[in-house]
Amino acid sequence: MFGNTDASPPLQQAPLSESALALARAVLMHGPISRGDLGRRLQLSPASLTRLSRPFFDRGLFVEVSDESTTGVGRPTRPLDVRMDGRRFVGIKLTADEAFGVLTDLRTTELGSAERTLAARTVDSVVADLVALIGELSATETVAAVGVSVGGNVTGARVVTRAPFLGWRDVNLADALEERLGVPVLIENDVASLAAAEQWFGAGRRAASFAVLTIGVGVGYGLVVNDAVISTRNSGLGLGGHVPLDPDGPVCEAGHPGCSDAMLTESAIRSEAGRLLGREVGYAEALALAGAGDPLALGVLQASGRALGRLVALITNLAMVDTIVLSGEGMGLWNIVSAEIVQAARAGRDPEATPLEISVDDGGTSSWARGAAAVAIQHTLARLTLDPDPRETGWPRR
Amino acid sequence: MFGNTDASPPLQQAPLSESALALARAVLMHGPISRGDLGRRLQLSPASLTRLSRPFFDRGLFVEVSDESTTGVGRPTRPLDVRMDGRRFVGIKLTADEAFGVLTDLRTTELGSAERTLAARTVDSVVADLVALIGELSATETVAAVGVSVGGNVTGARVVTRAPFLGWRDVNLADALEERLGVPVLIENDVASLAAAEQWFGAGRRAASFAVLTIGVGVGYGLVVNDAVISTRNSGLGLGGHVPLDPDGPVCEAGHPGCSDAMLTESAIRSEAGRLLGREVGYAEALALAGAGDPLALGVLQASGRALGRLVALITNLAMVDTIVLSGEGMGLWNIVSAEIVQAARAGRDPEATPLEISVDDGGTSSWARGAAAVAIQHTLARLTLDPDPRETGWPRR
DNA sequence: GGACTTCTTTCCACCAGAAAACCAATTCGA
DNA sequence: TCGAATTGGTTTTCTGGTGGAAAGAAGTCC
Repeated sequence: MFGNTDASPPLQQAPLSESALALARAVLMHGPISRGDLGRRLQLSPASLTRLSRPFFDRGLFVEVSDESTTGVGRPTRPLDVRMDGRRFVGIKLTADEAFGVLTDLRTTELGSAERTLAARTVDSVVADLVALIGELSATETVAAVGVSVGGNVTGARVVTRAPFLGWRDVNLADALEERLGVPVLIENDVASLAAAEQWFGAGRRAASFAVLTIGVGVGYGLVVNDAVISTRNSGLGLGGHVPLDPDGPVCEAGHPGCSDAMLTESAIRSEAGRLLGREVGYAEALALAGAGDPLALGVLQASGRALGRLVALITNLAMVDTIVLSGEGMGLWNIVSAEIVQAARAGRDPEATPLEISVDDGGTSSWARGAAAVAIQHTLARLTLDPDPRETGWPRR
Repeated sequence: MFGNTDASPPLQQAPLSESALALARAVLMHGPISRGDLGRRLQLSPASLTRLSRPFFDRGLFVEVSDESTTGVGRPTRPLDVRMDGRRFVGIKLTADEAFGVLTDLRTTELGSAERTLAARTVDSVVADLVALIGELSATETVAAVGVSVGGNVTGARVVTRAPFLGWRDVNLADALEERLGVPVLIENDVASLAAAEQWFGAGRRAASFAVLTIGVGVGYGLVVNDAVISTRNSGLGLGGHVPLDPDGPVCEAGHPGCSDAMLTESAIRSEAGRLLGREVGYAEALALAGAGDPLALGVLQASGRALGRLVALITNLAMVDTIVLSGEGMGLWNIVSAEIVQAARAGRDPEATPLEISVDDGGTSSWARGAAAVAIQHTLARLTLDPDPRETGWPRR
């Protein structure tokens, strides 16, 4: 009749209404929260809130917590919260050499972790490694969903269309893993995953728009605008890389002098510090030397910090955000040269601009894996059904 | 009771429902369009479409046009369109020295234009000039609303909080003009206005996310993401300015070597061409010389074009858009060095990225003023009421 | 203990949207 | 030339989500 001329499947499950989904999301994101606050936040009447939240209570997904803090007059609030027991997720960060996984609850709290060196980079081998890793993490728990984040291009949360680190093209990793695991699997770009995690459970909770910048092996960049993670077909291409930052800086392998890759990545800092010190230096060692006051190492990191600050200014100007989350394994930099970073970032912004909010997530590899778990959680929530049948678990049926 | 604890005004008029507004917007943006297409675009059933569009027909706001083009089998479509007669808008671009205004219809088609040199920059004097300009433009027509765009910071579409070109701070220009004109007046930042116009009536109609970059007296930057014009408190600060683009370029007045202001603005090109040619050169003259093959002038413009291309690449990477609209009085550059611009933009993007779509709006000052008109149109539409009273005009009452 | 305040639920009317049946206007084919 | 097929649009009827009013609940304050 209308728009259904192309044979559409017969609508498997009654999904959550839009408001019900927003309610679940708000309770999950904003911890114990009273119905009044929820109403203001979601623009819903108290009547609607009662109606919408009842099915969640019936299914045991929400609990009321007693609120000790409010001391004012009037009836005390009974804040809502999600029940954190029983539902577990696995998030995995897949890199060129290893897979790092965490077991989390509904809010990406890390309950356990494990890692595994990849035996090879073929799809079959990686799938086997991932299955083993997930088995190890979920030995004692039942896992509701698994998220895997990769540096590269992903479409439909299922297919790795391009992953240069692994040399993959158009690999349907989700199908391969689901077949072996019997649990929903979501694949997502690593920075997009991290952005999703920051948006729901991290620094992004307070800001509708923010950017995520990671440094480590490469420079990663993600963007959230108006509460939506921006996910384009270019997301996996390393858009934060090769941004010119320092005309006098070293040259990256692509020939750009002083670009973000040449100034910020671990290998760039290692090679620059090694060049000045006249010997091979590890990244952690370079940081330690600088922290101990070695002038050469410190100079390298300070130049790096200034470049990072300039990049932060560029991003906040051009993406029109005033909050930025810095993360990644290379963010140990922050502890040593935060002053240079902040100063360069300020210098690159208009003095009349709103104050810049820099949030540093020093979780390193763990943050990446938690990002993957966040993707799994978000997907699970979106697929949630609330049939009145009391025998059901309230979680998606497969 | 709910969210209304802060005394809110008693809700003056029943506004359009969200779907009705979306319908009006879609018909306005996408010209004559059949109900079927509208249903697909707005995700509405044909039944809803019939119900929603009836009041618009009753009020004479929509017309059905006979469609000659469709030749297929079945009943021919009767596309909907807005009636273009009778409703007129004025858009004004206010600069440091003059006000340029256009009279437009509902789709910002330019029906007339006028300009006026500002007698002085005091608020009273500028208001008087604007009133005279609007009077000149609307001599034979009744104007539904007036939009004014200024380079600077504007809040609430009414108050100019900061306009360095005019030396203004916290000037309620909307109130001042409405008092004199008796017609709704909207004030908006110039780039935001231009972005709004491109979104509804220009290159942005096809893209949900795009950037707007203008060069002229300064470098202007605006962003539309997911169909929303991004408007932060920093929008009026010239976020596209002072972006480092060429380490060997000339130095701007703020001391940045080769920044966007030093490479792209009219004064920058004039001074650089003047320096090389050894005499004063106007902007148009510099362009003409380059167009005629003068190697020195051409060199200046080519450097400028390469810088512009680099800026385009930076913007599309960091704002995650693949469409960009180039506009402003200085875009005559495009006709001479488009090759350099495109090449530099391509070089700054990942070779695997989606193809970049550059749209050049060479309307110059006229585009600015039409942007202001677009703001007035959008506001008028948002305030539209459709009371069943047949005596009403269907346009907002004041 | 009662007045007051605030949070939450119950009840009810309302409205937007959809399904299905129906009407309308054209092309195609015999 | 006239019906069948096809596509576009409308009317009717139904349903589910929504918010307002008022009642109920659970505290504090005097």
